[in-house]
Amino acid sequence: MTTPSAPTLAQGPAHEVQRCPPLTRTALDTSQAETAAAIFKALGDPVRLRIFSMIASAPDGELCVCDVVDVGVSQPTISHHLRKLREAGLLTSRKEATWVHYRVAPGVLAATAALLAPPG
Amino acid sequence: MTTPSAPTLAQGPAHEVQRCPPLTRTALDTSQAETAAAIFKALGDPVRLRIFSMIASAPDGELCVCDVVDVGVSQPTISHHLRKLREAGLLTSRKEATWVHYRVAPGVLAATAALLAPPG
DNA sequence: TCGCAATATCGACAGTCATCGAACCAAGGA
DNA sequence: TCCTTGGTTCGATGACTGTCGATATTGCGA
Repeated sequence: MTTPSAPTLAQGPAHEVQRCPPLTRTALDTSQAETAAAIFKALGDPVRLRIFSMIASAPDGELCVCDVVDVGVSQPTISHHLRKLREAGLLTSRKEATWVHYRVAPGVLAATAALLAPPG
Repeated sequence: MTTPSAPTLAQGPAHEVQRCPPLTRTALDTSQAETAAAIFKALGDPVRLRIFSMIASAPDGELCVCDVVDVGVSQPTISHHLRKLREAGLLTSRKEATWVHYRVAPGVLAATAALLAPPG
């Protein structure tokens, strides 16, 4: 659990991506490329992306690990992927009794999308 | 060179990403996740992302390989990364005399951005 | 024809990563 | 105090990948 205390905040490179200029505007410097690439890398595995999309499309924006099923890998591997996504700042987690719920970290998707194709 | 004949078209998973529903709408199926992840994976390396941003932000939308410089890796490695980006359908190439010019494949960035954060 | 300059390819190597089963931890319930 | 269930961590392993130097290729000029 990376988010033990109240207000649950995203961590990792995802926060910093907000400060990156759009790819089409200026060439990224080394450190900007580093933080942005970390996010793309986290999304760059088919299984992980699938898990992420299950959470992102969950009706109440939240999904229990126990509902992440039929992705073709073992349960430890699912846990491994969830950790990677969390470490990249794309997900936050919340523990409730014996279950753990994951949700998409706020703002991350919009910021990343803006990196690729700036609105306007 | 993957684009020997006229009209230069993007190839690889990038074309298919247009058909993927937004991550926040429905969970991706296996093959959708596969094609989308291939694009994120291509952008998931810091050096490669930096090279890509240099091309994407080039004044006339096009950049000669000979202008890809100061990225901290050798020439063969740069060529390797350009190939990966081309194979992912993110770049197209054009040969002029001894020089090769790369540009961002049209529509790819917008489609990928829409995958993350659908407009509207 | 020769040499040079710009890129691409090849082969090798070191580091990273996805995956698994086994073991571990935490929280309820009997 | 045990057992069970949900999840994470550990250690190992095979596959993949970024990197390099060396080599090949292509086209231009002398």
